Amino acid sequence: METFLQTTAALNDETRVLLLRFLDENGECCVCDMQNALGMIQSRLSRHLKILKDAGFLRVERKGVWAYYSIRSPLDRFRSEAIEEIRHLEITLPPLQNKGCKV
Amino acid sequence: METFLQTTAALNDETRVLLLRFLDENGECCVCDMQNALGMIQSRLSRHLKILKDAGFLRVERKGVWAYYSIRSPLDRFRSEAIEEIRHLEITLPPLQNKGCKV
DNA sequence: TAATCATATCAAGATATATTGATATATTGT
DNA sequence: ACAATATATCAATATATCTTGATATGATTA
Repeated sequence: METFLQTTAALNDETRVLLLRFLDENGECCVCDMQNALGMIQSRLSRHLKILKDAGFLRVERKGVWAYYSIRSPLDRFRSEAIEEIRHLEITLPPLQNKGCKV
Repeated sequence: METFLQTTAALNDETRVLLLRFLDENGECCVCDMQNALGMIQSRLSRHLKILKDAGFLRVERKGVWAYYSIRSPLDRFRSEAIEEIRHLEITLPPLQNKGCKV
């Protein structure tokens, strides 16, 4: 039950749905890439990425200073169905600009 | 987006997960059946049933004074996947006792 | 080692959601 | 019409979640 609620809680936020859609579209991104593209302040992003990671949606790979987030693979059935559902939402994604930071 | 968030919000509550599981197991029930079986006060039940109905999970049929709730059918892919996921959670369901009320 | 940059975490305030008891509505039986 | 029953809604309080700005951590570079 706890795991299920953690999963649905993670999905139940517009910011996080946008993040999932963005990573689904663009693949692996570091936090500052998303800061640039989505115009979010860093603490907010960091918080939501952690929630998505803890809920089993994302994996993180640290390379030096950078934290690269991507959608975990494979995902179990319910989570991948959620991603699929999000893929069909009408969301206008800002373009991923400069891979490489200096926010 | 709104619809998706309404769906995930509906799923993101232990009481409502229990209600979905209960209706999945027992089929159509009236509110007082659930009051009896689940030991919940009426206003609480009514509130959560409304949320589940508005989120597209339940249908209601009124017969006289009674409101019979059941899981909507057919459900779209994401919602039925959610029901399926809930079906596999370890939830101990109290037995449905007397069909017919007088709480 | 000091400065800088990327990321994470914390604290405070704002907003949303859940619970309960009280009240409202609507149907049935007398 | 009245009383009783089933359900829905409201108001108040409690709890959780989100946002922001500030601070902490930890890696890289000068």
